[in-house]
Amino acid sequence: MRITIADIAKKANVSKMTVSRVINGRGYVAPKTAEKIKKIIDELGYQPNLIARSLVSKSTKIIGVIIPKVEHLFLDNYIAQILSGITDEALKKDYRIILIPVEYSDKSEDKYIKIVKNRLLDGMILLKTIIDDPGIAPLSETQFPFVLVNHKRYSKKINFVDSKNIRGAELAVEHLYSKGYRKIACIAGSLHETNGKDRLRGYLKKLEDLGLEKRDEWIVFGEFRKSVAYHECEKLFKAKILPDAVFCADDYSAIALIEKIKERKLRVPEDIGVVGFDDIELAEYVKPSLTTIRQPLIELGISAAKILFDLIEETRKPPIHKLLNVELIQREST
Amino acid sequence: MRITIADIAKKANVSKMTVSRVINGRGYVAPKTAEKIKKIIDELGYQPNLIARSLVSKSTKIIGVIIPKVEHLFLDNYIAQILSGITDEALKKDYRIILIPVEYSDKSEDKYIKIVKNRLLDGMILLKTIIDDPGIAPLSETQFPFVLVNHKRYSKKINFVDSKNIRGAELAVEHLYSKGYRKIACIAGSLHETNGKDRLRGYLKKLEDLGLEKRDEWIVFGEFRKSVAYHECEKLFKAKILPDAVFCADDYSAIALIEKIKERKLRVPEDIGVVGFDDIELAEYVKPSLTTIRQPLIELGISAAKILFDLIEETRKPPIHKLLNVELIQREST
DNA sequence: CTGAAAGCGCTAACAT
DNA sequence: ATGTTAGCGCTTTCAG
Repeated sequence: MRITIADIAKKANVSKMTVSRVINGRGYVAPKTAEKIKKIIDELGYQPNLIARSLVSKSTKIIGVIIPKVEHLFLDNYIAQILSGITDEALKKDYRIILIPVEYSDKSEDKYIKIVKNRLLDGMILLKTIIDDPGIAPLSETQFPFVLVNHKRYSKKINFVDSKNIRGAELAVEHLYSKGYRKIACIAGSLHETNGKDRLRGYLKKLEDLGLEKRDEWIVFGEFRKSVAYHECEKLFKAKILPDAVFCADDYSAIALIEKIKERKLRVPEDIGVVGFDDIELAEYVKPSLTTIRQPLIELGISAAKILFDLIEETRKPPIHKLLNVELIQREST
Repeated sequence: MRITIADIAKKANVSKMTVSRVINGRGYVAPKTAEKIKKIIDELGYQPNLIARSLVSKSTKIIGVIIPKVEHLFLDNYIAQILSGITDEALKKDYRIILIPVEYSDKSEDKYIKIVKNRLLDGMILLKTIIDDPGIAPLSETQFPFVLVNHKRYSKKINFVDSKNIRGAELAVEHLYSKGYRKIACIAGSLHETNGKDRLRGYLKKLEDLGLEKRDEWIVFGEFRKSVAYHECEKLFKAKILPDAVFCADDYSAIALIEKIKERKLRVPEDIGVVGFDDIELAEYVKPSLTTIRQPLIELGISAAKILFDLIEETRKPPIHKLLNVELIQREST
């Protein structure tokens, strides 16, 4: 049999309420009775039933991390880093994290609202949401606390933490330029995500600023996926005018590209310079090591969690929009 | 105002019970009433309150993954892979995963029991538990479903999934031997974990079988931590007789060792052969790429989750002890 | 096929 | 300083 507050109360000859007061340290209880009750709690090894407590308190101290329902998600170092930041912060605030995989292709407007209504969460952090996700607007109409990560969306009711993606792409192109490259191609990321779009925009903008040539055949779409990038970057080698450098919207794509370049017996950085984006763990280890735009992924997670907790505890109100700085990490690939 | 089952009932002119029956698809309800109720549910956007449901059903469809309370845990590719396996399987069975960090140094006997009593979980998977963890025995005395991962403990009340660590270590030494190495050292893992102990045992056993020399100065302790291994492996270079190969109980230690070897201007594999253990993502990318004993980490997670779900659904009973095969992956470091 | 009553374990609000 | 009542939203049990 499970020990409940009632068992404690009976044994201590008090009411359940007094026990509850002792457990929560709220309200007045005579030191003596408190002492007695505490002793019995220890003896019986009582632990509060969180479910019962949540049913009345309406709070669970659990936050949900919404992730796309994809196999082997944690093998993506990008996700692992962000999640690491979130858990680190949750630890400090004594919140638990529950992982909620949602179907990427689910186009329903209530996909997130359903989760909210289940009442299991105090708040949620959404990872890798797409631009036209129909679930976000309805969610923002509720009062439920949530934060988007690496997704930029200016709205009075939406909170997000993102990196300066446009700036990052500009930095990358600038760097390639300073290294003497002039024919700069791009493996773009997913245009369904704001960061994918922003990085492409930054690339194009900087080409213009520097008066560099823009060519459609120099832009391919890797969708932030290594296998896609590996396949698509093939097109760059079939261009009428061969690029001498490539800005990749993420490191996995850059790694795929380097593999392809090697297969073609070309050299990095001599024949083709490569810059990535993110600074995942591998970036430092691939050969040649990868010059990349570092975005502070762990910080992104920490920041999102902090904002979420502020929202939950109502110490801050929406909208909270935060952009973190990026920096160029020069390695061997340029 | 939140929509509850009572609202639906009132609007449909039925009792709460009938609504409940429709929602759960249990018991008889006239097709017509069912239809009507379903329609109202849709209209009002009703979603069941999981908390309330759990309070009575005693089941939450949530499993806990117990992890040591360590910063940046997910950056450890070993953890990330196992977790990936667990989530993949949980997805299929429609269970949610909650992360429960526990203090590594907590020596209390009720550290896990407390969590169980909170009634938030249907079962749990424990990662990186130590041999003398005082919390495990008491937990096993309850009927609560749980599985240890990469921890071998034969007991009628304990379930685990582990790799064949002893065999793996033997494979590694055999391989080094076949490559002509004769002075084989070892960076051992944490002896607080069964897999650390087993790998050391396999190493020693195989040295004996092959009639190779054993020297205390050829064994250092890396505790499964790169920074520790990096520091400790220094001792190997101060040995009276220098080893010509090193079996490392984990890949991070092997990577640390390779860094150290390079700093000393020695060559891998010519001067020193190196074998790792785990086959983390990096193993393939470091230079030289790492020969290692691959343990199926994702499978380990999948397997643990499968067993746990069987335990929860009572289709199997403890004890369930499972050992997965390991294999040698030859790369450039030997 | 449907409903009424009771209760899961806890806390808020109001007594005393 | 402590107790009583009521109720969170749901399901189980038993009765019709």
